[in-house]
Amino acid sequence: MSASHNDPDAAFGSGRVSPQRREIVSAVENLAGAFTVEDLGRATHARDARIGTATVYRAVAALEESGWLERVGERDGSTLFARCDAGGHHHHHVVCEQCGRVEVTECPVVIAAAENPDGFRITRHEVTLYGVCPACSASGKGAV
Amino acid sequence: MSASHNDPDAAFGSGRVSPQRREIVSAVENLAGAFTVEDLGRATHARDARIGTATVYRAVAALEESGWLERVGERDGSTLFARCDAGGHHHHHVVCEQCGRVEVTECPVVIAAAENPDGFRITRHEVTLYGVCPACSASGKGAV
DNA sequence: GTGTATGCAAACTGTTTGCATGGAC
DNA sequence: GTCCATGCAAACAGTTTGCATACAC
Repeated sequence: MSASHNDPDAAFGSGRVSPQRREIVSAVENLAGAFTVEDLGRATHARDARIGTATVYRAVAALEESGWLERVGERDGSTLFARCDAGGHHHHHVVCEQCGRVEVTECPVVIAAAENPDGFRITRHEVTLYGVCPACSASGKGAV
Repeated sequence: MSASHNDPDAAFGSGRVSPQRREIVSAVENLAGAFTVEDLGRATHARDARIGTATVYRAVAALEESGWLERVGERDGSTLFARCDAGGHHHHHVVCEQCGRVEVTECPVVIAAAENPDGFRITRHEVTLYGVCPACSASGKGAV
C-alpha cells in the first residue's frame, strides 16, 4: 500500500511528489500545530537547505487544495495553516495561544432566526476559537 | 457643543483634527458599510485630491484606536473596516456579501463545556457572519 | 511656540509569478 | 517523452516609516 494515512505521497492527492514535497509534508507532521509558511520554510530548511520559499508556498497551496492542510486563522500578517483530517464535514478550529496546538471542534455558532440583525439571511460564517490547551494549562503559565 | 455624536471632531477622541481628518470621517459616514483603506482613500480623493495614502492609513489607525472604527473582517488581502458604535460591549458583525452593509449582532457562539475539545480553556473567539441583507434579498439577486 | 498631522517616497512584509532547468511519471 | 515541480529573482499588493514642512492647539 503506497498510500497509507501516513504516506506523505497521499497528501498531494493527484499531484506529483518530489523529494522536496516529501520533506515539506514530513516537516508539517513534526510541527504538530498551527504554523505560518515562514515557520514551515524554516523547519524545512533544517532538513534540506536548498528548498526555496516559492516551493514551500506552492506545496502548501497544493496541500490545501487536496484537503490535507487547512487555513486556521492568522497571526500578525501571515496566514496560519494546520494539518486537518476532518474531511468535508463542517467544523472549526481551536488554537492554543501558548503552544499553537490545533484541534477540531464542532461548530459553536447558533443563530436564532430572531437574532438575525435586521433580517439578514446568514450564508456563512468564519469562526476561530483561541484558548489554552490542557498541557499548557497544567504547566501553570498564565496567558502570554 | 462641539462633540455631538455627529461631530467629526469627536471621532478622534483626544487626537488633533485637521481638515483632512474631517474629510476622512465624512467619507466614512457616506460609505455606510464595510470598506478597505483603499476604498476610503478613493472616496476621500473625490473630495480632496491632495490627501495622501499614508494620511488615510494613519487616520484609520487613530479612528480604530478611539473606537470609532472597527476591523470587521477582510476581503482579498485587505482589512475591512466599518464604523461601529457598539461601544465596549461584546458583539460581532454581519457583513452583507452583496452590498457590504454591516450590522452589529449579538454573540452567536455557544460553547458547552463538554464541547471544549480535549479540555481547551477557551479565552477568546473571532467570529464574522456573512449573509445577504434584506434590501439585497428583496432585489432578488442570488449570491455572487 | 510646541508638538502633532501631512505628504511624498522609500522601505518592508507576505505572497505570487516568469522563466529556464531537472526530474516524476 | 511529456509535463509538472523547482529555484532563483523579480514583481506585487497592502501597509508602514523617515523626514522636512505645515498647521492645530
